[in-house]
Amino acid sequence: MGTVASLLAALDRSGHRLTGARRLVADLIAGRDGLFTAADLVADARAQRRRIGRATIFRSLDLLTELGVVERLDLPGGEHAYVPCEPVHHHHVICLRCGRVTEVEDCGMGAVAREVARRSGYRVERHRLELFGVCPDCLGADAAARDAGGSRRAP
Amino acid sequence: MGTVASLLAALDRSGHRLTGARRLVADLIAGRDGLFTAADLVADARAQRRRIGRATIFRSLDLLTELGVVERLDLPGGEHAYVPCEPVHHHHVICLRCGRVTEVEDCGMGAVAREVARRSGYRVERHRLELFGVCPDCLGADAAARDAGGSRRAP
DNA sequence: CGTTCTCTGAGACTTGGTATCATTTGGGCT
DNA sequence: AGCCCAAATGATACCAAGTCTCAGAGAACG
Repeated sequence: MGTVASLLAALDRSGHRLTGARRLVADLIAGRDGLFTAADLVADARAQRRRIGRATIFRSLDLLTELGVVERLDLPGGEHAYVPCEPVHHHHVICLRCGRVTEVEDCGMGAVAREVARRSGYRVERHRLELFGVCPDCLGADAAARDAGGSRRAP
Repeated sequence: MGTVASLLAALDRSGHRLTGARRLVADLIAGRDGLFTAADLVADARAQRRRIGRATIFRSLDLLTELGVVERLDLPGGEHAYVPCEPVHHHHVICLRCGRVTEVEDCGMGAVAREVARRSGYRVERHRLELFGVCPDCLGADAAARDAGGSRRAP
């Protein structure tokens, strides 16, 4: 799936203008793999000698977030990151080693939310679930390093 | 339960010094109800003519967070807030109207985390769940306003 | 091709938090 | 009671992320 295309399609569909700046942002996002920060995009643009205002990058990210094709998430350290994703309700598992992000669907969260509503008396309207751990690749690398008696990488 | 006492007890227990500044921070936190930001504490301290450095407030909050008696959470808008709480694993339901925060225990999240681990292949080490909605009081106020034919409040 | 209205870019500003470092102080020790 | 020193503080400077402003540019649409 061409991520650039899907990002631009979302913009088009929603009646927003397909401007040069937005194409560039979509391009930068597509050129990334997994998590990225707004600052990453700024740096990428600079590295590629493509001129774009910092404010515009933030604006575009806001917009894409609103459209649901990018999601903003809060890392445990308190930093913010963005990740491109499908515009349906889901959650993220984030690898604490390599920053890779995997989407997972509901997995029973609906039931949890209902249970919380029942116990607390709140009307629960939305929730945010983020899971952190170690992805299969990094787990594999760990195992390999252990087998080889190699030095362990800092997280 | 005296919140000041429990905050100070946590500090004492963990072998940290019971300094004037920390007592003050505990006091300010206890004087709040529910959510607060670091800036709130700074403002409160100023309002009470109690001198304390901004950096110290951040340091104290960090420390209390580490001890688990205060938790830092990310509001939907991206702002950070703190909330005093029990040092056991639990989650928060946050009222989008009045900012009230209620703690709820697990409610089946453990099972969800396991299911996510199974499906994704990640080793899930931690998770963050925040629920947002409307608390019973605000729901009641809504109902009352509706009965009286009052104007509806924006969400 | 011209009009219009959205969008952009540059830079100033705000907010939330951290780093530095000289000064103070809690509290264990005697 | 008083000494001592690591831990803690506060003032200030700094940094990063994000927002605001406003003049000018450029999509889209007729």
